[in-house]
Amino acid sequence: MMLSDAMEDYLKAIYRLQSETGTPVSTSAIAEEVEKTAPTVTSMVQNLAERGLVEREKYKGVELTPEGETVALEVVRHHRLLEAYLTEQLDYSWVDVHEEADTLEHHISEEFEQRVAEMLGDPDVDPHGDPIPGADLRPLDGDETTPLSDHDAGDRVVVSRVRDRDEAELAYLDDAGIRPGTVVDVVNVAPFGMVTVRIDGDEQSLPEAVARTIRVRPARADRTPTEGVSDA
Amino acid sequence: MMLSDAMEDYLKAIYRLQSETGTPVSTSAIAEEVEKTAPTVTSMVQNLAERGLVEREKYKGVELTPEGETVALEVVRHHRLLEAYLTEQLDYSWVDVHEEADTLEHHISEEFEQRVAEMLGDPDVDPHGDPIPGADLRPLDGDETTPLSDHDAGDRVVVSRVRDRDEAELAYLDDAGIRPGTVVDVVNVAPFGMVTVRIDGDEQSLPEAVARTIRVRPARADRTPTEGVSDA
DNA sequence: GTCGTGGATTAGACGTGTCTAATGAATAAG
DNA sequence: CTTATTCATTAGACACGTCTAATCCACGAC
Repeated sequence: MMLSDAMEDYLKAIYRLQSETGTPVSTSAIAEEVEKTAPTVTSMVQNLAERGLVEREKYKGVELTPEGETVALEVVRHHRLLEAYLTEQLDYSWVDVHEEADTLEHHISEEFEQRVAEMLGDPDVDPHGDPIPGADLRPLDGDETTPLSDHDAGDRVVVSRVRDRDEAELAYLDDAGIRPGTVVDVVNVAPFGMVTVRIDGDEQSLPEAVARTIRVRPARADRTPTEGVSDA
Repeated sequence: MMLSDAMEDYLKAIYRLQSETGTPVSTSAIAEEVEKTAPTVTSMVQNLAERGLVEREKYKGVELTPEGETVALEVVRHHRLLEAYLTEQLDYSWVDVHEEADTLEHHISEEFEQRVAEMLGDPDVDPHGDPIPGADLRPLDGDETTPLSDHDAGDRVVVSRVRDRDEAELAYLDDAGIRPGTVVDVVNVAPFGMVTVRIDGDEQSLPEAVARTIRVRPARADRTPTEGVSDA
């Protein structure tokens, strides 16, 4: 199937939103993600539905079909492989690979994808810690990580992934020494929206908004973090 | 100036045709080069003229302005750097880099271009022997090479460049051991459209149509090839 | 010089992706 | 249960790049 760049972008957006929330995705959420107006999204979504890439219930929301998910996974694979490649082979900083990958992801051939993957030894994660879908495009496993902001004082965690889309935020984290693999001790979760942590013996405070975008896993297997949503 | 991929393709096409012939370029020539219909070309050319990228005389032909040439040179630089990069760093064969480069040339950033150029040590030519415009995008020097088919029996020449656009032809040349740098002795130019050459002691015959796409320079400075067009 | 032919342009249409303005549905508040 | 608000959709327009069909210009043959 021949898809436009725009369509791939919408599918990627829906994929991301759907992964985050686990529920059908609203028109306005997509609109925000792709930076287009709501009517534009409606008409694109209709188009995607006609092609069998999404399932849509009017006035409710939209979900990817398996075919749609496969396309999204392909785009995500391209994106993350490119981020890894640009960082490792072309000396890009992890702070600014995102933009370049966002364009190129739509324009590389199957062959390019394969060669890059091979060159990198089929990596599992990109420089921000995000998992790279395999060449088979099987859906990714559920996310085991939790937001740093959901943890309590005393927890020791390992940074698993950080959000790749905001350059300023990435630059901030880079400066703070926070990247995938960094061990973080939660010192204090203050009520005023700051989280104090110790990294490498060094204490520092992060805005809660930032802490929320840092996904972590327990540093020791016997410690489980508090879940943000107490579930049903 | 924000140009579409399509516009860049037209400018590149005009650049190539203009370099080959040295004269204004016809609508039909462009149409063939970009594989679009003549009316499509007319309307695109009007558009380019409005933007000051080409000079146009209705019913006559079109030429690049200096600005248009600069854009074309940028695209060509991207294309040829990419061909060099894909060949050297990603193990592509020179036979099939062209297609990948043709797409990517429109989508790499200035930063990408710089890093690739640096990684390769600012190469002067791509894998097919075509000159790579410098970062300053100064017009390329005039072409000193001559078609192999313009030479006579007894001439010893060095292959300078081969046409990069026809994969079948490239595969053929690759198989024949003909690439930039190959030393070729012209054995015989038969009237029936075949050119016999000796390469590495090995004699073989090439169709004249192919020999015409192989650009060569004299192997010794004191020997000048016969010019195809006896000029005015 | 006239005319015919071939190439170029204009006319008019279409698909895609986008927008703003107007309308319609779902839902939360009372 | 009604209504107000919010969010989604429909209506209609536009830019862009493309096409086919119709018309127009230039130039070589006579």
